[in-house]
Amino acid sequence: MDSGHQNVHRQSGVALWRQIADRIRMSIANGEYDATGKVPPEMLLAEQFGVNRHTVRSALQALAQEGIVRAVQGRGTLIERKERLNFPISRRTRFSQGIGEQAREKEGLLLDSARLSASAEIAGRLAIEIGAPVLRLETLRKADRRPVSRSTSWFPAERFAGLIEAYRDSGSITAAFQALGLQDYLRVSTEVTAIHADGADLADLQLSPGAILLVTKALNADSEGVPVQYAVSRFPADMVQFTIEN
Amino acid sequence: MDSGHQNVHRQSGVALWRQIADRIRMSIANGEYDATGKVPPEMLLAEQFGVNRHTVRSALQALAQEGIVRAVQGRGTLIERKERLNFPISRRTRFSQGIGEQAREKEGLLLDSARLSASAEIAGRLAIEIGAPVLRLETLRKADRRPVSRSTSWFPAERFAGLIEAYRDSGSITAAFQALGLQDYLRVSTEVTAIHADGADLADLQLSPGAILLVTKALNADSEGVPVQYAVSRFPADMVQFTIEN
DNA sequence: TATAGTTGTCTATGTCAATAGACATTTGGA
DNA sequence: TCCAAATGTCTATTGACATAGACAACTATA
Repeated sequence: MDSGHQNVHRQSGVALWRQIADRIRMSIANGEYDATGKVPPEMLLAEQFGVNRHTVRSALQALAQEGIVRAVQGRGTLIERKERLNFPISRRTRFSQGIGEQAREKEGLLLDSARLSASAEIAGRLAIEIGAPVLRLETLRKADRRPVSRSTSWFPAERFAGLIEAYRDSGSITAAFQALGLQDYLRVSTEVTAIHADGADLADLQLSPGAILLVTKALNADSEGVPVQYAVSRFPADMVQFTIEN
Repeated sequence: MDSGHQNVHRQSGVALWRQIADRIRMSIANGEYDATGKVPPEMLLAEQFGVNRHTVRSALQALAQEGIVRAVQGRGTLIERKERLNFPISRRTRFSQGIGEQAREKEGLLLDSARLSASAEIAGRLAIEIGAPVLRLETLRKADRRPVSRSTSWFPAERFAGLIEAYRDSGSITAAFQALGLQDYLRVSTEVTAIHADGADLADLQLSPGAILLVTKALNADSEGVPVQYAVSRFPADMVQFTIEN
């Protein structure tokens, strides 16, 4: 650490204002500015990061765009929103339950659905024949009106014929399963990786491009161990964390 | 998807060459080019991503810098390295065991160590008094000579007095614990998040700036449930994935 | 041994990112 | 009411990013 500067990297292909925006967003999520409810003054941040004030302003404007801060002339830059949802991952992982008390309003939107033939990968995950019919659901989950995950799920089509309608009605996989007679299911495995957000996810999750997504690939099975759902979910990395309790 | 273009984002604060480098790196890791052992020609990539050939070249040069590809005039751009290590996270999670057969050589380096007083956070995690003495170890783990994680660990200092030497000798936390009489320990909880790499991590993990890190915060305890280690580890997101088996 | 296919190099141009400085405007408190 | 502190706006300059086109150099193979 030379002269107290925090680390930002030039010529890395990631603009300084974006690096700084990410750092400030993280600091807000970690509660570092809770004492004042404000981000430090632009001049101070510029000094801390070793950049020009205008560069800090670009970063703050990006955060304002996301609705995380609001700049008020004369007063400072106020923190509007500060949340990091925690998702426990366990044998009984369920999305809505996972959010629990962390949000008042929970919502599940069906963006798209299709009935198609299982690719080699999906067939392998669901332990069915390649080409067997599967249902694919594209869903968006929200907590307190803010999008927190974008999922693509596959289900064996024969077993869960009315699933699309059941999900649309309830906004919950668990409820949809129950409506189709599957009372209980268990998480078999969860893979976690991270990527840069792109494409439709950016728009759906209301992120600024370049944001980081946590990606989970999850397999759920019924109590006999027969796979019932394979899901790839993307979460904004600055809004969530996963907890694995053993 | 308009005209088959893959999604890259302009004016996002993340340079196009970096977005493309990340995508190609991921495609290599996913084995998409295994048939040829080569990345597609620059012209084709440029077309796919909807950018100029020079932009693709910048991306490939970054990957060459990382040792992932090697361009050969007249032949193409050959894939040099292609790996994604899988780390199972369970009650018995251990780093060296986790790598298992995925690498021949495993190595644990002690970068730095210190004896200091527990901050509020560390004291809370280890369930000790604030200000109580703790040992902090900065370690770097390698598999087949390539760095795969950078960890900062805290231990109760009184219980594990000779730990620093024991770790330096063995390069393994498990072995160091055993040398100090702790035969067994269990993973209590693991939190997973993701950030942009910065600072010392960049250098230690030999990444190009802007790369994504998966971050785990793990708590280990002895068989009585008394915390023995709290560790914050950073893994290059394009080289690893975590698997939670239930 | 041509030739198609591929990477390497060069020049040129426009846009975005970052710095620099000056000054206006608003707020809250002395 | 005045002043310090903070954000808002403007102009100007430099370097990195991205595009465009042309051509050189190398490789494999028909």
